[in-house]
Amino acid sequence: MKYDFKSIEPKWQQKWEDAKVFEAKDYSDKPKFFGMVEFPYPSGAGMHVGHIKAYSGLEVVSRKRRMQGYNVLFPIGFDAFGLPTENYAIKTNIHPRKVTDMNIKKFTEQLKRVGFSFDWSRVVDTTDEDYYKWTQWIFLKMFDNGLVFRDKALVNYCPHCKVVLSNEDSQGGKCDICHSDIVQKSKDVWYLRITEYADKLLAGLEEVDYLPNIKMQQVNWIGKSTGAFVKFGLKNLDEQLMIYTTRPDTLFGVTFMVIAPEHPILDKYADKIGNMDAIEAYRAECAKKTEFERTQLVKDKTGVCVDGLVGINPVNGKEIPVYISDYVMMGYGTGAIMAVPAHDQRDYEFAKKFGIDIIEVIKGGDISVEAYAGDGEMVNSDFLNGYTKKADSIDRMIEELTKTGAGEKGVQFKMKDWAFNRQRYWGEPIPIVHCDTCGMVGVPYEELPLRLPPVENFEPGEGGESPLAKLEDFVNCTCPKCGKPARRETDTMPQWAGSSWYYLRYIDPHNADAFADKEKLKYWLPVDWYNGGMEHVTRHMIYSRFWHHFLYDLGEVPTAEPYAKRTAQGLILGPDGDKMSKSKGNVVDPNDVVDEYGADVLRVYVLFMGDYESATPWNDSSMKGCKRFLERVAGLTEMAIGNGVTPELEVDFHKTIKKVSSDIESMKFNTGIAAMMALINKIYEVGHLTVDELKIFAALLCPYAPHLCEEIWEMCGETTLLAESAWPTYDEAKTVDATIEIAVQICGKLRSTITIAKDATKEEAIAAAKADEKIISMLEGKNIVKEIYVPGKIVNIVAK
RNA sequence: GCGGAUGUGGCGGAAUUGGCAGACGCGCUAGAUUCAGGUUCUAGUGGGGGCAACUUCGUGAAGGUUCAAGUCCUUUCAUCCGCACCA
Repeated sequence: MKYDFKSIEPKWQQKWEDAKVFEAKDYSDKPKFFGMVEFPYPSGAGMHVGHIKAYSGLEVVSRKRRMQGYNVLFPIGFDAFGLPTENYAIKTNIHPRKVTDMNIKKFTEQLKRVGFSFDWSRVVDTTDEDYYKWTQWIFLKMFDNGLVFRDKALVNYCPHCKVVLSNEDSQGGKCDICHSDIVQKSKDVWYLRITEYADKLLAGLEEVDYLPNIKMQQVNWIGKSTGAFVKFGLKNLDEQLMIYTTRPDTLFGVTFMVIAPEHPILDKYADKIGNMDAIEAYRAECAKKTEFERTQLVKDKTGVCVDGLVGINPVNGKEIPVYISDYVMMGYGTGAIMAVPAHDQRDYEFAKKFGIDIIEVIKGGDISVEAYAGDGEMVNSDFLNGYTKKADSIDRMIEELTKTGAGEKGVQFKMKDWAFNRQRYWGEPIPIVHCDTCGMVGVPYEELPLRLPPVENFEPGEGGESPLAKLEDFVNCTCPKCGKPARRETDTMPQWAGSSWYYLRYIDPHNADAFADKEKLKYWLPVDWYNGGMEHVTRHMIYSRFWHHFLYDLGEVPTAEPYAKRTAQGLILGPDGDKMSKSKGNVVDPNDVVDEYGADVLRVYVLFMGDYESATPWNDSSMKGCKRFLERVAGLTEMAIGNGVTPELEVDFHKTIKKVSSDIESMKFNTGIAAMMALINKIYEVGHLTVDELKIFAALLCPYAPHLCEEIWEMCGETTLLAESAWPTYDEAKTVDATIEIAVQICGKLRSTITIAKDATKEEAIAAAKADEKIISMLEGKNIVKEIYVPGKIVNIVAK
């Protein structure tokens, strides 16, 4: 058979669609498998080969699962709210709704051309009002449960996008969307109290199967630290300054304190502070710096001593100076620290610069050179003297602090509450009404969805105001509680909102009464296997786990964790080895590849090109090898005669079935394909195979190259769809040849190979080795010291 | 700075977890087919030495453990990715 993908591919795509083979059934006697890939943002640029690789992994797994008799839910949808669409709409004056619909259409066509086995009857679109109704519903539930609050805050503001960004979206002082510099701005910000779930999010990681580096990144992101809160008295003031420390046992080494420039105590006692001018000047200087600059000046410590605030060390009553410095952040701990220069490098540098005493309390380092953060015997520390174990000295100190009431054990997280609003049009409206009498009031549930009003101009206001704020009809409303005139919130939700729960909607996408039916949730949850990019394992996954834990606490979902297993694919780099980007002009369009080589070649290539989890450069000529492979597969149809087993191929088939099956489970797609290539080389060498064997080959390759394999299946006389047929099985006993070739070493060096029975005993193997001519001559005149036989692998004779 | 990972032919990458390094693919070389380009087929392809059977070196570098090391240990270099003054 000639490999004519242009006619084969549309033909089978149509047949699958007609037969609805990929539509998941709610409830079934079969075991369920819920496989999920990260749904795409439908950008105007269309799909990228990176999408194809990201989806092909679980595509293969899902197709294999169906053939193994699972009831498979393998859905797809679109995460369609967001800035690029809105910016495009502003530029072209086409409504974002239209832009989104166009882009979704384009993506859908592209995805269908590749032959992915998605259940197209369950597509979700986060911008659909029947979808975002439930995004708003969950938000309101959080609001009702005290997880939403509003605060004036210095926020990361992108002057280019005119939008407030979360810390997560402004890493390194750059806007995550347009990469311009972030500035600090005071704004009203909506927050979700994700920190309340920090412990649950951490504990939940114990029970899920995520790749170790994914777990680690999440642990790191949550950033739990244990230590103590300690209260320092302030001289001549009826006030205490609370600090957080992970090393309360170094309390005797404290020689100064540092508070963040924004610390409220400065304003509270402004009249008692002698050098308020200098402090204000320093504060102004800090405010000018962006978060990024602040963290860049790692070594150069600056600060001002607060004249009028003197701390009192609770363990020895010593008076200690208080400084302000921007190396202490208001956003972590209490915004104040006790400084132990002998054992903290930052404090050490500060003390050196300002000429402050350095008192050693842990032996082991040389504090004349640098701070010592290691373990050692406690000294100069009263009741702690002589302790050598960190854990013991910390426990002893906490015990003491608790007794005297000066402090207590405490926990801190790096994770901050989630800034949850954007001043943009193309997002879910936040369903809150501001009433002068009642304050913030949630929109009644029965009024959801709160629809995005149609507007002409999507441009944000100059002060970074939402475009919705310009709409009188939208803004002016009545308070749902008291009925008086009120104003609607005009900010919208961040893009992360819609993606935080989309897997739930796949379970019951058309439900008008609930985000999903409880029984269906019980049947399908959790997602058995979730694959996506490494770049989403912290933000998106932590947000979405947070929402899920919340819904679980509410009794709305039956599991605590949404995703049982999570893996991540590596990037596809441009042919030049750089990350693909439009500006570099090294982007490969999957449409071009499908046109020229066909979908099956594309699918095989993205999985064969390298280790699935690593980044690999695109290589056109390497793809030709995959094309050649599929042409050779098509050629098998002319070599297949009769039925049953070809003796020369029997072991190879069993071996290959085993290898391909297990490699799919461990996402080693490249070696699975390599095994099939090796098998086809062997078949061509033998020159023929049976129709039964051809059918096995087609079934094995089907998850990768389904169109071609269906065609072969049909040519073999089958009238059913291969996609619904059984996955091949193998017999372990037949995966090894009766005789095997093993290596013979002398003193660890390869000297010969021999052929022995696969179940040969040690004695037989060694006897065979010693009978080998080369070995005989090599051993002549030597004493054999040791003989080693590793069954099926090697004989090693140690001789002197 | 901290944490994690990676380092193997000209290239992408294999190596059943301590057992014949380089599977499979690309590329390259020679030959066949073809008017020619492309395709396809056959043989070869880690470096050095030899006509050859063979031999020797070889997994970023240097040591070590072992009958045996890409794999384990110690030191070191390089690259990539997270986090980053987190108290």
